[in-house]
Amino acid sequence: MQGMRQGIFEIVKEALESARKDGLIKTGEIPACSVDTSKKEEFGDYSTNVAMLLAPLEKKPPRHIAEVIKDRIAAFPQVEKCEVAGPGFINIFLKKSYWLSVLEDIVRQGSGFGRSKAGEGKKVQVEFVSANPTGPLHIGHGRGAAVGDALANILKAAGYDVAREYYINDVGRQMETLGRSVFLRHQELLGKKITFPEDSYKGEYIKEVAADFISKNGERYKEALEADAVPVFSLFAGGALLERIRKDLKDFGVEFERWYSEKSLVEKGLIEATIEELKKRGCIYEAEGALWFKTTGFGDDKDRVLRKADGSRTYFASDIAYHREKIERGFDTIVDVWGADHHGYEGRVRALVKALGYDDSVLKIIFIQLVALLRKGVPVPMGKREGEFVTLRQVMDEVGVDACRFFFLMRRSDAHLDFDLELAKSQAPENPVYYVQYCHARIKSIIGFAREKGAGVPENFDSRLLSRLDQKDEVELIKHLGSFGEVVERSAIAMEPHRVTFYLMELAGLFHPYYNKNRVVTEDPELTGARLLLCGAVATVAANGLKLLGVSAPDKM
RNA sequence: GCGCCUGUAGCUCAGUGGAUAGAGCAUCGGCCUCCGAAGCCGAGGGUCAGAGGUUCAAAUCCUCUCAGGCGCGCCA
Repeated sequence: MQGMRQGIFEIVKEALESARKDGLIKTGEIPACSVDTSKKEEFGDYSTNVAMLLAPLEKKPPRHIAEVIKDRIAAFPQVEKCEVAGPGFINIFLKKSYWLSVLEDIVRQGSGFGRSKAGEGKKVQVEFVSANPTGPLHIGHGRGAAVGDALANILKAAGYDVAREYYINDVGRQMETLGRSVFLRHQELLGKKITFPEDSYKGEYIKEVAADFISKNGERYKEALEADAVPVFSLFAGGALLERIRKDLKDFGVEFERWYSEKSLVEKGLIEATIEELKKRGCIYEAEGALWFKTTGFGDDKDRVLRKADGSRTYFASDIAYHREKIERGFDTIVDVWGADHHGYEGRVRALVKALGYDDSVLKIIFIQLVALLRKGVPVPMGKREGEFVTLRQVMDEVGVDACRFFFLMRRSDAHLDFDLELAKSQAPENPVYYVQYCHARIKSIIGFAREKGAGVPENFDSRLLSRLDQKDEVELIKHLGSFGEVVERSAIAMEPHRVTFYLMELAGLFHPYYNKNRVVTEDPELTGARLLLCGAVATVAANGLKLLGVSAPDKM
């Protein structure tokens, strides 16, 4: 079934059309009106503001127009009644049978419920994490991973053709620094006295990689010249750390379609090719010994250097080649998930897209605000330079993947996130992860209990059975279940995964009170069947939603 | 100084231009002989940072001010 709200929108549209045919409305174009689920019961199931928007065009009072449309809406078979209220809202009340068909839909579609074709198969690439292989992933990368992965899931569910990609910065000075750091540590481990330069990586993991190197290569490089050794150690360390990153992400539940190496860009000559193209377009000039990209011609604050006076390329030079390559691979939209500290970078990348002659709306950048890690409300110190950062591995080992991902998805991406370790791993009521999972487990348990009593979830949907679900809270639950697909769609379009998280917390927030008030398994087989059907649908939607977030839906906890 | 983000209940945060602004936590008071108490019920708590403006209608859009965060390299 198409989204319910969409269905209502069609009804409103047809009602307007018919009013127009009868000469009661002159405006041909229907204004961009809203059709919303009503906030209050007395306002019906759905409300539209179309009459208020039409009023100035028709030069008639909104309530007058509403009256004209009202009866035409009420004439539709799904509609119970229709009222005009307040300044000119049209409140639509639907027949109960309409909601029951939603329930049937959920049971029939099962794990497919919530999927749609809204994205029309458009190709979207989501590039996220893309941390340099110079150290383990930290907590901030974790948030980016959770958001990027959930976003990809949601886009896919909404009918987009999605590819996840990780861009590996595997060349450049930082890789040299990494190589040198490991080389020096390895010499130290072999008994040489070493002084470490200021800019070297000092984390414990450097020693681990150095030890690993020794176990594989012995002492061959103990006396090697730094210039000879660094490339060898860079390659080794980069590979080892990338493996570690892959493993961390896999254990975190994230898998990429493609890992794109910056080195491969260099080897394929794509950087030079991109510069050539920009040259042809007149966007490149030389000054003070450096090669510049005139990004200011496309809205950037200042022009950017691509090749420094010393002949080496900037990071941005790789980036223009990579983004050009991504667009040319034929994606309708490319999404970059970046740490919020990179927002200064947006202007120059947009400039590139425009300079290449594309509409920069193909590029969507999602900024991930950094995570403040707390323990019982006290900040945990972070900072990669000091080598005392908290890794994603530590956090997911301590609090578990489910809680970790859920917490990362509880906030808008660009909002600050306080991540309290003690709260995340506590099984206390104040931990919201369990609220949703518990809802699922509880239902599974109820269904198990019912089965022991000889009652199963009914297979057929005869209307008599379903008509037993006539309480307010039951209709309310069904209504909420029915909006799941819409939430997924909107979450996809807005690229805001947290909407799904909130939806699930709301769903659990409707189910728990319902469960507490109503007994599911009773002596009345028909009522039992109907309620089991409802509960089953709640469990299905909860599971489908959690799946989008990459959080498990356990049968038992 | 310039740019981006943020400012909503004691705290952490939701809130596609719509009707009386919501939730969780915290606080206080209740609920397990009965399908999972990781749950439920109830109570209190608000100048939506402030000032203008647009609109029939603004937490939401525009301008300015204030406060916090981040960014402004031939670093990555």
